[in-house]
Amino acid sequence: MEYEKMLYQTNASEMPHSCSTQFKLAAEQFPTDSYAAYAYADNFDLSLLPEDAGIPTTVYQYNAPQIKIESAWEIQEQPVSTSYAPANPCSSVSSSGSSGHQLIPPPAYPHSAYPSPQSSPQQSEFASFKYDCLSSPCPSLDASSIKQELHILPPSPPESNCETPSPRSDTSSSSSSSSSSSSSIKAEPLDAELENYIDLNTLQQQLLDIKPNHQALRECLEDTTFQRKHNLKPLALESFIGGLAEVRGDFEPVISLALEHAKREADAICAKLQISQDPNAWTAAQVHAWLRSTLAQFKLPPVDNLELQFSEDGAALALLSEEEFQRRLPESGSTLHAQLEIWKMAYADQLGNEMEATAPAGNDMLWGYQPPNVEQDESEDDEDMESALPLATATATGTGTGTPTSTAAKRSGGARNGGSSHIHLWQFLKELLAAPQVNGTAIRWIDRSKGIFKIEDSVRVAKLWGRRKNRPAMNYDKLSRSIRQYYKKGIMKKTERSQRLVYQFCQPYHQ
DNA sequence: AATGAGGAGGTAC
DNA sequence: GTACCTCCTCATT
Repeated sequence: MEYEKMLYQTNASEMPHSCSTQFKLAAEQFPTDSYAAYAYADNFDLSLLPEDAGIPTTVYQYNAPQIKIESAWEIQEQPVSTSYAPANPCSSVSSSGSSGHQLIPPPAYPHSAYPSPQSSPQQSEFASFKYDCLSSPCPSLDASSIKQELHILPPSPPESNCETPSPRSDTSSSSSSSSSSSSSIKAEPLDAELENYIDLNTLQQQLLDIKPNHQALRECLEDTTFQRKHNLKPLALESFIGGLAEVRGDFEPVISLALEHAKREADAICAKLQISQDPNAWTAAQVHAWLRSTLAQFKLPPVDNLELQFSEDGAALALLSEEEFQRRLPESGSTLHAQLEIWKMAYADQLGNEMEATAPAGNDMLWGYQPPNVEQDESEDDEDMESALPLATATATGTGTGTPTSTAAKRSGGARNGGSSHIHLWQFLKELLAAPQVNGTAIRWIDRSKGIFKIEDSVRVAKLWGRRKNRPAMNYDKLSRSIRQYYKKGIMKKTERSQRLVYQFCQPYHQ
């Protein structure tokens, strides 16, 4: 659905909070140039755009009317997704009071995610076409093409919300919303009326006379009138989740840079406060020192009775939910929680890197990451890792052939010769849930206040659990069996309305 | 086919 | 004894 590119969401609470902070951190590296900050977060480096039609111009060919529709619409859409980007792309999160909407910075543009790998060649072509028109004097861009381009702009767009069929829809079966525009394309020649009020020469000159700092593009992208004009509605987050997983890879550079920034910042604060980089290691007094430091850092109002509000040590603090932070400190709780998440991630990342340096197996960035068993170290590929292990082989081939005793003997002589973690499964799942930026594609909260979560990628979660426990043959079947054992123990329960891969912590376990 | 549910026997601590 | 792990069968989606 083309409109999924309109990267808005309505439910700000679903957006991993610390993710927003990460983008804030990323954007801070360009404090003087709002557009550059956004472009950076977007992984969209304007400086890389060629001045002289370096982008292959052959990608744009004016062939079919429906293609022109697409081009026209995409030109309109582009300012939509960026026009809402404030100087700090994350500030829209905190300033949700304006409309309750927030912007998810679009992924790397355009090739890896825009268009998606499933995109048609035409889609890719027209992503490039936009560059051609806006950033370089494209040979194919002449006055007539601009006239045609302007001409086919729909007089009024379809109702602009995420449910609206894409303008890319086949015109032969187009919905009522697009039929009018397609018919106008087919039927109407260039009409003089349009030319009367559009000075094409001026427009062409404006497009061609691109300043080195891409002034025209900036102005175009900073134009916020489009959203108001067409009453654009945001995209519901639920419909975006799938796409988020697809584009996740494009956020990685941003996340990595933000993590780097956070780590440097944390280093300095740790030195200053004489505290560990690991929040779990903090004493209650160190928690208070960190809270005060963070309040000051973000210019938040000081809290007089901080010691009374937060009696937890670092490990307990790390388990507090954002809601609990907000309940205790309505003004600053959310920021403090987000910042703590950043610190946890930064520490986990550092820990993971250290582990990787000594035992390079896998790259799962995970809080509490444990070095894999020696038997796993030889392979970087999960599938190879499993198939190479005696236990996995026995498990895969031994169905119905071995007695429990014999299989147990194989097991005891197989993979489990190292010290496995003592962590409980429910604790592990909470750890994954606590780092949505890292594991959000594998497991996420559905309703954090109720302790309801969903395993989005059962295979991945099972693999992570298997690694953590040094059980390379772990799979979701076994993991879910363990989860079901929690039903009897009162640690987890089924949700009221049973859903696949959705579980719920019982009350004492999700707070 | 994937997942859910639960019984049963096993190991590690 | 606890906390899984593993294998299994059957039901459901």
